[in-house]
Amino acid sequence: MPMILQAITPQGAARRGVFQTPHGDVQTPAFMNVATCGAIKGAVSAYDLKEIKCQVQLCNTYHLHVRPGEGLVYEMGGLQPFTGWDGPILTDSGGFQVFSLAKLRKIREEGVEFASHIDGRRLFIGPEQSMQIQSRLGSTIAMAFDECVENPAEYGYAKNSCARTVRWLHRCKAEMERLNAQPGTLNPRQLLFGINQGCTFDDLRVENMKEIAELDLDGYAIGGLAVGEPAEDMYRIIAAVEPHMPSDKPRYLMGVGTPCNILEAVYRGVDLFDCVMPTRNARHGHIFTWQGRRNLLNQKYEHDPAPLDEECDCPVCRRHSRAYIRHLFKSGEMLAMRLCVLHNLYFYNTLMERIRECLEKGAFLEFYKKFTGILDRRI
RNA sequence: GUGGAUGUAGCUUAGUUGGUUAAAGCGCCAGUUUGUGGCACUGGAGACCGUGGGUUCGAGUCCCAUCUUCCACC
Repeated sequence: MPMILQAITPQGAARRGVFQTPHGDVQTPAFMNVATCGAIKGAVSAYDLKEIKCQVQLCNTYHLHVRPGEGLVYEMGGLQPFTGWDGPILTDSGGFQVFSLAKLRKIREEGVEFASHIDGRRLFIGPEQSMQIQSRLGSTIAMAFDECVENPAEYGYAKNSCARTVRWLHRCKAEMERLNAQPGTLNPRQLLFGINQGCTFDDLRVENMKEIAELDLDGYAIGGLAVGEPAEDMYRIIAAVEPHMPSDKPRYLMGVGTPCNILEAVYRGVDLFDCVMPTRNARHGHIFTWQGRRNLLNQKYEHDPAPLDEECDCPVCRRHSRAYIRHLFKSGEMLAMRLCVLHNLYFYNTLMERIRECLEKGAFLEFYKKFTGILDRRI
């Protein structure tokens, strides 16, 4: 049983837990730091990760398959020796990339055919291929291969897609069991998470969740959210689905989100998150703080000697001023991105740490009420 | 000294045989970013077209003068 719940107090549906994996424990709720191609963008190295309180890295099956190929990663002993990070790694299945970056794509029962974003060559990924790639990458947690339906979607299409994703999930499970039992496998205890779909239709979501819960997977994700629908829809769906998610397994809300999105989702019982926002925004000079979000490139910071966030004790805030980092951006220095990425990830990981502390003390609701709304506002 | 070029937004330039509110890139200012195609995307401000005259219904565009910068020659 991967999940042990420690302290359950009536704080919404929020949970404080420990997610046990073959590569170490994850204290939940947790944020997974996105390292798509095996590295966090912004020149962040494996030796920076402890300092920014990273617990789990997320790498991407599709990207690593295209370059350098899972064969090379396998040859190097798997993602952990290859990247120099020995903690847990979750690999996304490639299903989302089909949705987000493949222009020419053909979805069939066997899988998806689409063009590579690097050289345009035809690629095919189905449930079995995705599991095989993830097995050879040697990640701690593999994600099921799913279809992420765009929003808004027709009810009929969503229903059919959902049913197909469930059929794919059965194939993923069977293939992962087969791969885990094979002699040369890097991680014989590789975990598999299923993904809930159903667009914004509550009945499809609930029906789908009940169905996949029976497969007794290692964890369950809610996918297909934060793709353009109003935040209220997202919160409503989480609340509708959550009662049907196994309470002893980790729950992962994929691709979410802003600090307030995370608070709302923790309140509704989610344990794991990942999002590109802290890193991508950092690369564009946009930083997260305990007072709200700042655009560091704004002229008002030109002469500002304060750290990025006065309430932050990350390595960047302990040493550098807004004026200096803004100058680095204006000069096109790559250090600008690195410093902002380090700060933003530290902020996200610290947010999760404070959430955990509050859950333990039974003070989560207070924390939630104090910060919800504040953290997302622009300052 | 003579001859020839040059002058348009902060910078680099485009502006057809003179014809509505002078265009672009960069820079500047602001906004966007949710299971990541790594310096992105969207929008905005900003020019009495070196200066002074003239021709014309009308001049960035033609004429004269003057100044700036550059080149060649004596």
